Amino acid sequence: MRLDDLLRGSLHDVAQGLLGWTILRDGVGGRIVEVEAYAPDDPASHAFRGRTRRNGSMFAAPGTLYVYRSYGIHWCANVGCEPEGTGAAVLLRALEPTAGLAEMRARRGNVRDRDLCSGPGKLTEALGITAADDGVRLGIPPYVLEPPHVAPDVVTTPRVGITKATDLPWRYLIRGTRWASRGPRPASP
DNA sequence: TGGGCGATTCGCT
DNA sequence: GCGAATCGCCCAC
Repeated sequence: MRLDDLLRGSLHDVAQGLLGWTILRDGVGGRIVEVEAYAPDDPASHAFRGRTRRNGSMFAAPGTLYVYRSYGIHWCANVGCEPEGTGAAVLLRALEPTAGLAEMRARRGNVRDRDLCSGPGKLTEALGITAADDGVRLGIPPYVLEPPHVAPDVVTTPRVGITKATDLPWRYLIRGTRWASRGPRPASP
């Protein structure tokens, strides 16, 4: 599967389809194990109230990175999806670190390896993603995405940390992963 | 034009 | 388990 083909799919297909892919920024990164989908008509989405200065890159071409400041402290990274111009996006929530571990440890400070990328704010810090990456296109340097050899089993749960549309089961994880963020864990196999 | 709040994380209890 | 840190957006005044 090529990245462009994956990104051509609908929001939830892209969200689930991103699981197992390896995302690298300047060679540092890992396997995507947890994501959440945010739809255009979704009250929990930043795109719900239309385009603003902050969320402009949500409305760009599929595969565009939308990076925003969370709680004034952390950066969170989303992948823009089809249909282009609607604000549909997938939030990257956790990675299994596979490349550039030393770099990630240096950026993340004194944390256990399983906490290097186990959260949306953690993985951006580990990969060095900041506002400067907002609007950047995935799949071209410094961002490389590698597909999984085998599509992973997917577990679905409600999304984490939001106050609106909390019932929608739009969080997707690789079944059995130990690299997910806090919050509801996937059911045991 | 300003107060409240959020797709979070970490340290201390 | 709870609360602080901290900034831009949103909506009400």
